Amino acid sequence: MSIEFDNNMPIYLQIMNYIKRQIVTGTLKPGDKILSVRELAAELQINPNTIQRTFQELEREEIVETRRGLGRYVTSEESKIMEIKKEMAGALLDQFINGMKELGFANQDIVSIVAEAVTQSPELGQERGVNPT
Amino acid sequence: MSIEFDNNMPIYLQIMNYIKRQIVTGTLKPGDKILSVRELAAELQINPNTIQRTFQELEREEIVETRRGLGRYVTSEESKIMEIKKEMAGALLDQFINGMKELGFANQDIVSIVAEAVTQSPELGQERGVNPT
DNA sequence: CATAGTGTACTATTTAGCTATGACAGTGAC
DNA sequence: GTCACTGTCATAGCTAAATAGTACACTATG
Repeated sequence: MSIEFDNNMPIYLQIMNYIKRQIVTGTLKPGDKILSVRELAAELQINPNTIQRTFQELEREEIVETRRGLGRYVTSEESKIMEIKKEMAGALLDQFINGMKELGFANQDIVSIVAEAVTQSPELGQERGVNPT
Repeated sequence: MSIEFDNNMPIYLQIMNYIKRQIVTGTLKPGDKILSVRELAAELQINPNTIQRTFQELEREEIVETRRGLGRYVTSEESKIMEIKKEMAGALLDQFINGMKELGFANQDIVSIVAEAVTQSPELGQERGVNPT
């Protein structure tokens, strides 16, 4: 329902990722109506202008569609959604791998660390059937 | 010699990580003298005030020590350096694992993806003998 | 038609980050 | 002492991000 904001990154970008995550995981489905600018602003306690900027960026990336006077909707193109998911996962992966290498970790170290971290953490909000590639 | 700056994150934080990485990987060794405010400002094409802020933060984290009139030096406490390394690696790991789970990936997926990514990438600037835990 | 909800636009203000510039103080070498 | 380096401080200005508030245009409903 709310977001923990990181002060070192623009809010509108963090909300963008928040929405993208909802779309990618199926919380928001293709064609679904999105909360209005004013609704989301109220829910997240953020100024409507900031939400408006968030949505403009999402529309520029063709993730949402705007119907003036009606509202905004998640794109119906599932291929676009999969593309976004791959982008986001790829960005996370690159950041992690490159970061670990910059810290001096060897390839095998990295795999081991991930494997260990994963065995110690429970399968959280696993939604069977929504898991993609 | 230079940094690719991310516009969505304060420069002084990025330079902090840049210095920390050099210390953690041994490029800068315990007790080493660090580039002066003006030197680093010139090298990175950044205003000296911004570098000054970077160093103040690093000193606050007890990673560097200042001797007025002389310059700044990497802390001699190797335990502190190891601590920083663990912090940075842990932050990277958390961000990655949590991010992937938020995207809907299962634990085993995450491990597989990392394993595959790592096999496809060469062992870059591996510095044998500097690899810690 | 009027209404309520939608997206959109505009101006003004505040704040953090960064820059530009100058000045002062401590240290070691000459 | 002088010089050249160091860290430090202070002032001013610019920009992007975010806020606050108002207003306008479009759409469906009744």
